[in-house]
Amino acid sequence: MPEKSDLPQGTLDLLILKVVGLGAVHGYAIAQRLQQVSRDVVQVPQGSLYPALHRLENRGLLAADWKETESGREAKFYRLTRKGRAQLEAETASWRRLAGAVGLILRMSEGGAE
Amino acid sequence: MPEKSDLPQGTLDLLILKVVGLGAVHGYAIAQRLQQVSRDVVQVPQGSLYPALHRLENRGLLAADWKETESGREAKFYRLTRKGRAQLEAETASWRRLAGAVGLILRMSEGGAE
DNA sequence: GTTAGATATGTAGAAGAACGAGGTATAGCT
DNA sequence: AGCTATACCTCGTTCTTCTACATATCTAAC
Repeated sequence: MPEKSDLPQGTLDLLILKVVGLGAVHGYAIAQRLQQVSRDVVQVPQGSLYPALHRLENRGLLAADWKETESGREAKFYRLTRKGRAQLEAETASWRRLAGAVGLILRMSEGGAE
Repeated sequence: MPEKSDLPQGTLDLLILKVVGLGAVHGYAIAQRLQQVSRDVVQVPQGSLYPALHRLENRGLLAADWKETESGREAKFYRLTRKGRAQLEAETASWRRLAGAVGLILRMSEGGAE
């Protein structure tokens, strides 16, 4: 049973942008996809998901249209705006830079500073 | 000029625990060390640093004594408690799990779901 | 001698994110 | 009729982080 890992602040936005960047999807599917791909490491509660989507939409990074799902239900499909795609690239680079730095620090040993 | 990367929530605690785990240090030196090792990617403002240290001390993860610096000034030297060392290990594992998952997601491509 | 910068610590207030708990509604299965 | 999965949403709490401010000492330049 994998323990749930709370996402650090800001990371959720990046992951959402990434998934939406692969093709229009609705919110519920985004959460499912993140959970699948991460093998249950990333689990997005709805109380985090929907506020994040509205946030990104308000910032002009996502746009949405109501469409029908394959199963016949109405759902709000999100897609990246041009601004959103730029933001995705910036945040991806930023994440890699940061993750690299944290990795460096975690690999530090007593003699590592000099 | 490397752009400042705000640390995601929770990460600062991990990095502080890591540095303190290498040997007793005072707060100001922790920030310097993080900046050096990360090549300026991680920059810790004092308004984040000291509250974090007090938080960790209150949670029983760090303990502190006033001592003299090499340069002759009084400073508060922190060290890991047993609880703090356990926490460091747990958070390190948690970070690796999370960073791995985010990496997986960021490497996703259109066909990556099946 | 005094001004500036680095060292070293701290607080206050605001902004923002994440989460749990709650609510609505439809579709399909038994 | 009841249960589960799908699909959307909001409210209030909690926690972290950051900007700005405030203090004090030591060293070096001028």
